[in-house]
Amino acid sequence: MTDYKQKIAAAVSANVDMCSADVYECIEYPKNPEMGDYSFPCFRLSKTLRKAPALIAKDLCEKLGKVEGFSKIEAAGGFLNFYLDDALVAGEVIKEVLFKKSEYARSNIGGGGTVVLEYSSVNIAKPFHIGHLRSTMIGESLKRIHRFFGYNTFSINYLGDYGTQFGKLIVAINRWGDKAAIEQNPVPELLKLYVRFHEEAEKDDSLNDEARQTFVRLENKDQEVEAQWKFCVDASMIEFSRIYKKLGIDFDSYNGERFFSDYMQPVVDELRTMNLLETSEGAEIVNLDDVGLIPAIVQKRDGSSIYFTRDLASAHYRKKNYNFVKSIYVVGSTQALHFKQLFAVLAKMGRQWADECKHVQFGQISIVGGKLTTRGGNVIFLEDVLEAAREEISRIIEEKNPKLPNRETVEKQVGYGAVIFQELYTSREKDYVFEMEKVTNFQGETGPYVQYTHARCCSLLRKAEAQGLSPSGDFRAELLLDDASVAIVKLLRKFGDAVELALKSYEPHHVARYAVDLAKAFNRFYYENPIITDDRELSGARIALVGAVRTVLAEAMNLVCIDAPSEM
RNA sequence: GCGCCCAUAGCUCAAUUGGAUAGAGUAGCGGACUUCGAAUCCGUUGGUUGGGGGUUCGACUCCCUCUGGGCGCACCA
Repeated sequence: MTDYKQKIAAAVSANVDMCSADVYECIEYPKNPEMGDYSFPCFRLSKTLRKAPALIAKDLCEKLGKVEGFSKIEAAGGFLNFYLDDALVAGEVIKEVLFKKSEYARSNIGGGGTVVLEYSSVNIAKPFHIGHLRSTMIGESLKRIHRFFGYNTFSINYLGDYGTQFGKLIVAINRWGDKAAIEQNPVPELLKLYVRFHEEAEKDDSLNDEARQTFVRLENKDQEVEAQWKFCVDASMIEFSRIYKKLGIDFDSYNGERFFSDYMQPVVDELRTMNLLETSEGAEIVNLDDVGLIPAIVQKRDGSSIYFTRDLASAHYRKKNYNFVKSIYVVGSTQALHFKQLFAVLAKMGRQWADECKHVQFGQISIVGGKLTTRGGNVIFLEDVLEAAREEISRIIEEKNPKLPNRETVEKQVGYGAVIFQELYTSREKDYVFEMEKVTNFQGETGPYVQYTHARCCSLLRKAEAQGLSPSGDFRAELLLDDASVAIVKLLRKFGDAVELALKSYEPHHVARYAVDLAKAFNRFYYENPIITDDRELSGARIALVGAVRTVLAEAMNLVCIDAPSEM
């Protein structure tokens, strides 16, 4: 596809004292379409040229005259606005989408470099609740977005499968557990036992000692305890796998903390050799005063390990085994200090790749009753949310399209998609309060809206096909000059930019919003224009446009992890 | 006490990372189905971007300060 920015940069730089690359960087998209498709702000030039920006724009406009590919160039205040030749662009863009299909707008800026993404990271023996959805979906979407740009990806579910709480859990199983009940309903039963442990430990502190000893046995790979640990992991994973399947996600690795506990020692040894370790209040720490952080604990007073050390080990393991160009941690903002410390220690160890590590943080999720507390029982299970949305979709399908083929599949695609989409529709960092009504309301800016639009495109394409008409690059673009068509074409051109913005800011919501914008533009076009008409040429042009919209919508939906059913 | 994050229309959120008249959805009101899917579309009401200073051609965006909320401050993860 023609790079029109390049054309502008070349033309402008020939007339002012700026190199083409600098001009290229300055070019922006006016938000109001009446101001053209590209804009070059002249304010910066006013210092060197000692002229008013508006005057510079005016002079430049005259000097440029006509530039190929643009129908009009206009000076407006200090801006020089460029208007694309709509018919030319429509022909070019639609042909490109139809030809490249799901490859459209992709590029290879990643060059095959590996990006490691850690996300979801659920805790064994604890429920998968609504609070885990953000990490899970942001991580998965970022994975797909990186692939879009030619990165290789490696996704890790860094399971919370280690630590003193497993000592507590195993003690509770031994004392009060009912094996059959646990096998029947693993996570809720284990959670009950965990809660009970804390209640009983209030009265009897010796339970805590017993738990600590049990964890030490686990660290020492005591076979009996290890078997119980494994039982908890396996039972929990059955439940988690079911949920990941509903979300359409799988991971390249489920190596959790337990796995990396075997890799800690060499790192600790190296810290010691490098004289980076200090003893403070009985613990082994890395002092981080020089970077304005509190010390990082590497070894506890009692000599046992801590999660910081395991994270340190896992970072090394990942660099060594996957040789990443980027390592992304999708973890809540409550861990911000932890990751600052982690990256700071890596830097102190002379790891240049420390700045290839990135903490992608997000705000806290709470529910109406306040904070999410698994132990306190103030929790909403993710699966309940997914199913509630699916049931609501089922009700709507019953009402609108009861004869829908593959109905059960579609209910899942749309219901689960609604939950996923609303999570990825807003920026990461704000806290938010989860409400069930939000995910069972499907009007307006929602996943089902985008899916509905896609299904509508598919329906049109089926109807056209029945008349021997299918999207083809052989159409007359000058028939697509009505406002709605032009607006769609402009959006189709910007797809790559939207995804790239998401990549650079680690914000999938840019893609989700793009999908809604495109759907909105299409629905307006649909309302204003009969697509399949007696006029064969006109129909051909419009069907080409519909085909292009369908393709890009489907790809955008894929990037934000929702399915694109062809009927709903 | 120190540090990080957040504050935009009644509500939920955007704003091309410093650009032009701050935009959507939702709620309210008024319209559009004998025609390709009304889970749709069109119109309309709604703003001192928490307050105050500063930086500059230009600030929701950057700096300072105050207010209000969230989180974190070594042996839990």
